[in-house]
Amino acid sequence: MSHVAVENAHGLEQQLAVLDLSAADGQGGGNSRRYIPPHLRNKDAPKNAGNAFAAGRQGGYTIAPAANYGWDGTRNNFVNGYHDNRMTGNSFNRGPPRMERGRGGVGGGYRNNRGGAFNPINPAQPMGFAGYENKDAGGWNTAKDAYSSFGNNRGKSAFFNDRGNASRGRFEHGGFGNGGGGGGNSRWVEESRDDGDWSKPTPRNERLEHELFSGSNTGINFEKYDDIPVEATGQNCPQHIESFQDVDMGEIIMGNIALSRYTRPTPVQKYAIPIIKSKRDLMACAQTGSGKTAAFLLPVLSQIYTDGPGEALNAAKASGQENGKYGRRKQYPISLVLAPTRELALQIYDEARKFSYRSRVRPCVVYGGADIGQQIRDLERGCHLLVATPGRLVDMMERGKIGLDYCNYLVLDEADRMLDMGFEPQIRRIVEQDTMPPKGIRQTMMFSATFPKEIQILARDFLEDYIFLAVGRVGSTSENITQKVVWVEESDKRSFLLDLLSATGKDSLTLVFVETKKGADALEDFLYREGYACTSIHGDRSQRDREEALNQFRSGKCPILVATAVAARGLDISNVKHVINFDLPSDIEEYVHRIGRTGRVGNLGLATSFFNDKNGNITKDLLDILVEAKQEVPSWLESLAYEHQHKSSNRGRSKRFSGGFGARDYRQTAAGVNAGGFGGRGGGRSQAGHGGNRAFGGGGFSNFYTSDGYGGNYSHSQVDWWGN
DNA sequence: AAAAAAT
Repeated sequence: MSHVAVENAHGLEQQLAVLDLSAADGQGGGNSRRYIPPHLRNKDAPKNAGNAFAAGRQGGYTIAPAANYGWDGTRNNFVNGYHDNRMTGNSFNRGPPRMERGRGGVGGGYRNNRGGAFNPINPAQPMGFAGYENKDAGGWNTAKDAYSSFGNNRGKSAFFNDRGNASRGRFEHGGFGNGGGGGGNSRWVEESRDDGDWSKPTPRNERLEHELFSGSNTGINFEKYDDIPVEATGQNCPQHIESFQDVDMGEIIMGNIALSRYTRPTPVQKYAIPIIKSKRDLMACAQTGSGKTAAFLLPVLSQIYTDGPGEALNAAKASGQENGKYGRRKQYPISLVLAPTRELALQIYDEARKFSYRSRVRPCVVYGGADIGQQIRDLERGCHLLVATPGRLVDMMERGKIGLDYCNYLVLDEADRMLDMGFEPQIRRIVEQDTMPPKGIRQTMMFSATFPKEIQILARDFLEDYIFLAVGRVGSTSENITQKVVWVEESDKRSFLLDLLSATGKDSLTLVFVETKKGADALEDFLYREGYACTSIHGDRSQRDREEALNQFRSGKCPILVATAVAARGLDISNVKHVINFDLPSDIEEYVHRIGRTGRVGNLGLATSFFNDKNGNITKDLLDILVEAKQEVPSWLESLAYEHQHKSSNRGRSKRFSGGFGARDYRQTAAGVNAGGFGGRGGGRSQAGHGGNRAFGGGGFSNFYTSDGYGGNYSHSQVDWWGN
């Protein structure tokens, strides 16, 4: 045991050397290392990747000074599609979220700050505001005309200027997390907003503009991005773009792209935008953090701006006639985005608000755990783009609040996750058993990190003549995350954690994963008593508290977040410097998702995992991951994996070696699906004839979308965290 | 036996 402790101390030094704790800007990145996709690593890894990454790990990360991140416009280093991490106003009217959990007042000001006053100007943002002084230079040149001609003619400027006002945020939007800052639109402009030219920008609103776009962006290594392989297959696949200017998305979108300071499309955007713009269905294998959200929001919104509300407007008018004004009853969104978790839905909604700024499109979000009455009232103010979790949407449909009759754009985000969570019946209910236009009429886009058989079937059922897009991983197990595994006994975990935390800079965000909800509460309490500004997120906390916790974490007010699996996937929190697996998961997929919370979009990150006897089940898979990502492998882990493999029977061996193929094995391709008799387009016209099988059939991507989609052949261990 | 999600 004492021997182990010494090793740990040494490991800690290494970790701290790796993590540049003195970085004051809180932004990772700044390196120029090339991302080498797994299938290329063996070939030129020594030359391009191995040395560079090894050197990086030993020598510590180089974090560029803030000036290099382009706030001054000198560098084009901004992430496209990256989530806006502003501190939203959600905390308003919520009260101190955790006081009821019986905590003492120890630990100083952090607790008192929780649930603090709403501030529409986002004071928590570390960045300056300089970029906005000159914002009309950023693509809105023509919009000025629109402002004077449209806004003033209608005499609505007072109302527009009122959008995003703090009191409105409170009374109309508080409570279900739409950012609290006005939701972009107010009921007073509702009757006019649907009329007129949807392709022309509505007047500016500086307050709202500030609220939407002042969130900190994050540095990105475009060199790394450029190496991310993308492969598009399908009939008549549109040419990909290299710049946002290559495709005409209209002045509203271009203006918002400029305000978001997106300079170059990410790989998934380069391909998805022209595909969606040319009205094709899409099945994209890509992970969050790849700029996926913007990849579908930009073209979909652009299309809505071009086409206008169409039938949906008349339907909304008709449905509201009894009230003497339209838009009051049933809403007919033009676009629907389904997401698996509430937080993810919110995140997408926040992006949608940005890209619908100065447009007539009103985005809404509905999800469980929040007051449905408030959500209904928000819907009634108009809803053209709806982001939803499936359960709550079905509820809304059954209450007659939402009609999908005119939903021309359907997006399923994180489709694999939604199926994992058992949402398939609700999804089919929404898509197939209601009034949504059939495939071929509507445009459907599916996104999924993996492409198992269930997703293939869903794609067959929901998509028409689709393009298949395979996007290589951005982060996950790749070399931009330094993975450390340290042996820590259960009884030593807390003190070891304190050691790690005490050496971590106050500005660095640290995400600590535990396996149980109880464990999350206990650990948060412990850290709190130790004086750390921390919060927690798990499924037993109220939705309000979950969002609050996430905001506290994002904003840096509570730079330590203790989380269960709820936070493992999809959540896009920039600047997470360190992910700590206080408890390792039993499932390697879960591990990959967790560590993927750091090292986002080309940034560098650190993941530390506490390993002990209880984690035998994950030994082999973990070892494989470390090796694949060219990480340092502790010798004890190696021998443990060896022992484990030679233990009795199947213990610790993955299903794939024990006959567990079946549903999870999807080396079967999009082409294979069609060729295998699922062909949505009839008979032999499979995508295989167009190279569809290249994505999987032994080509460069075979490694990306195997049974788990994380670039390896690992799969579930049979023994879980509880030793069953 | 965990977690997530409509109530």
